[in-house]
Amino acid sequence: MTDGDAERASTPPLLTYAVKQVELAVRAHLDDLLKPYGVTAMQYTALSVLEHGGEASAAQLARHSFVTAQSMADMIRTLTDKRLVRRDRDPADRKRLLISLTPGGLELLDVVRKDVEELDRMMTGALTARQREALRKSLNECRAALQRI
Amino acid sequence: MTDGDAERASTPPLLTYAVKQVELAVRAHLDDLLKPYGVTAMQYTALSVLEHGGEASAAQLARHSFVTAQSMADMIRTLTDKRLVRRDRDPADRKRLLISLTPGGLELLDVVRKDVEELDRMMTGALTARQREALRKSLNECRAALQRI
DNA sequence: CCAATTTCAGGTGTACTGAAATAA
DNA sequence: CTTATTTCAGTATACCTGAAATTG
Repeated sequence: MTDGDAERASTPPLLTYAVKQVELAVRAHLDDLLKPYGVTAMQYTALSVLEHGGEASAAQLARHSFVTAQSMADMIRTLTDKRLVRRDRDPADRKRLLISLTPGGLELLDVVRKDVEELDRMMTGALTARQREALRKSLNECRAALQRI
Repeated sequence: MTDGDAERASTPPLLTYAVKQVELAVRAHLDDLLKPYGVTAMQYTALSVLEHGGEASAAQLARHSFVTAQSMADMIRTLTDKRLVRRDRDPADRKRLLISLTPGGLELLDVVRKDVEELDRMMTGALTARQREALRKSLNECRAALQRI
């Protein structure tokens, strides 16, 4: 740890850059936190999406996460092997497989919830409640704007 | 695109989650934008870190990006093969290899700068200048807080 | 001898393209 | 016939652990 780390900040750093920097840090802490449970940050994110959005096809999840259907299928396969989600044929459209959380998936989310919330508090510790709300709102705006492109 | 995508928003989504969602969207757009130049969003991020922070050892870069030295070495290898960065022995500490941008790396950053700035503008189009500044400041606070843990 | 940096070996996870099968 | 969804095959990249070599 003999760093000098001279930030020379020439051009004003972009917000896309700032978002990436925070996400790098979040991912690392989240991976550490989740390691005992055998899931990665990305897998946890996929489970969280299912928790917030309810059951969905792999193709829907792929669009929601801005990845190809094949990439999402890989992840669903992993989560299915871990018995954290299950896939059921959609009776209304029999080519679709609806993904949903298993009791095991719900339980994992419940167990790690406290730790993830703690990480959230640590990350935003220097912000006021008002600033946190503004941050959440702005991030949601950014997300929506990128979805529209 | 026959989505319903019913957001049932049960628990208040965490800020770590919101950051991840924005980053997923940014990465996808950035990958599209960078594809013609043969670099991924992660590789572009590494180049941006070098642009902002100047030359550094792989170990320093690894700490800065919250990954292991081995992971960073992989990325540096890729960027070196593409002639976007080069490694020079540190005369003051001959076990260290200082990484720096090559003219090619600088040129790539120059060429894509306009497109990345355009993506930034699209992302934050719904925000006022004041909100953009608050967002940048809050994200930097979050980043610093996570670095301290 | 100890600490920091780099490198080597081996493994898993993430994501892509292209192509094919199935169903609406 | 066209489109959406899923699956199969192959590939590149990103990230990890563990161990060894070099230098300070």
